[in-house]
Amino acid sequence: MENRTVDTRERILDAGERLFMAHGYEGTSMRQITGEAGVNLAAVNYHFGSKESLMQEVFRRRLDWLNDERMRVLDALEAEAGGQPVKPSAIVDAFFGTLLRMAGDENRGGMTFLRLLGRTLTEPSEFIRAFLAHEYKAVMDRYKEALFKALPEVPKAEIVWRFHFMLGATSYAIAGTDALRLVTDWQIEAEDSTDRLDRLVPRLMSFLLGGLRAPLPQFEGEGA
Amino acid sequence: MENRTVDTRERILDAGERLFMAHGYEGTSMRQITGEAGVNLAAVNYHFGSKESLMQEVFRRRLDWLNDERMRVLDALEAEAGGQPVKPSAIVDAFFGTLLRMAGDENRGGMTFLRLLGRTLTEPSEFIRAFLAHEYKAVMDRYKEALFKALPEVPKAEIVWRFHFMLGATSYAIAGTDALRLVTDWQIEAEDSTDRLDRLVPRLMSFLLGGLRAPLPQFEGEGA
DNA sequence: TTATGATTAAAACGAACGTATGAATCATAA
DNA sequence: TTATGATTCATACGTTCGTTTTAATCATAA
Repeated sequence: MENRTVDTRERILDAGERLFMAHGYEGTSMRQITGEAGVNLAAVNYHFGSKESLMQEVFRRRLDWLNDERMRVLDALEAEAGGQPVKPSAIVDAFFGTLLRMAGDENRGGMTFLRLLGRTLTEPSEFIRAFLAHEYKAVMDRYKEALFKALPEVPKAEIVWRFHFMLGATSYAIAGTDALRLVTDWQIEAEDSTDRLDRLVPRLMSFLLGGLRAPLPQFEGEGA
Repeated sequence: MENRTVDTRERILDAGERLFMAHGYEGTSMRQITGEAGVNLAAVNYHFGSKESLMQEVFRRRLDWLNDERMRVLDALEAEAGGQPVKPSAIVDAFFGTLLRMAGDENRGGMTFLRLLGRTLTEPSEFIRAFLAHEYKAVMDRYKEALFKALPEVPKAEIVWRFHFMLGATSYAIAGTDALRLVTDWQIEAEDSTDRLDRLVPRLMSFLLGGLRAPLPQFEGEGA
């Protein structure tokens, strides 16, 4: 009794994850999903209720772990620091590094989920946006607070903006891995997929930290 | 004879631009577009041939100017430098600043087109991706070359990656202007839309330059 | 005024969509 | 073995999709 349903559910989730990543939510049909999963068309509505609920479950399956892990790592960092602020580089690594290292774990969705997440952050159907906002709120607040403490001399508004920019650079770096292959003649290096990921983490981390610690902007009409 | 068709065409393009931005390509129907434009349903196919062609025309109307302007500004910078490399900050401003300043010009699409562009870069239906890659190729190549010359000590692969990251931060900063309003309690500053744009440019520029000039990453197993 | 070509309008097309239904099939426990 | 509840299956429902068609309406030139 268990084997059949678990298999069907997971096959649907896997197919949905891959197809939503490749073609977006609106661009993916139930018939594509059930076809790729090798299950009956009615199985999605039977197991998940609706297409929207399936999409939410695709995310929840991965985000629950990711959010817990991010909390756990930050907890450990703060415990280790014992009241002192945590280094910005450690915070950035806890947030973005944890995400990127997820891509190396095929059991947690690997690159497929990461690219789905990246693209979804800028493709906000109303219900997806609301769902992601709810799922992310607690973690975002914790990390923002940590950055405020780590960079007390930087205005909070500036930190929020730069967190915003870091999210963008990261999501694009992932979601666009194939998109930009067309824009740039990607012949500079011949890296296989896992090698590219191994090198992406330090590359992106350098970039993010450089941006986070950049000199503050001068607004028009303000002095130094 | 001219007035009717030009009006209809532009009304359709304006409605398409706004709706594609708000709901994506697949999420927008011809009936929504013609309804908002106040024209007959058949008008899109009459004037543009198909929904895909309309989407392409929505982009071409804005990108032609943007690409020309980016080329023009870089030409001027290189002429001014007279054979010497152009400063990285000037190149970044020519590429990203030109884009962002477009958002202040309502005649060139303003924030609406900018957000559409930002979101489309990570929402690549096959035909859109191919189209954008074609439209952008020449400009991207010119700017990459300029950055190679401006930063001769940085490996080309690293520059390409960082250009990639900068694109992501920028597109997300624009496309996500409303998306993230739900994630963060955006009460830190009360800025109206134009004020936010005025401050976004220097903010983003500082971040991008900080990232572009960050220390090079250390890969595992490599020395300093 | 009338002829002509461009544009708009109303209506319909077949295809694909998400979802619902009821019967068939399965695994399990009495 | 049989009864039961869970799951799968084939099929159809009503809608909406992008597109096409044909006729009406418009602006212009002869």
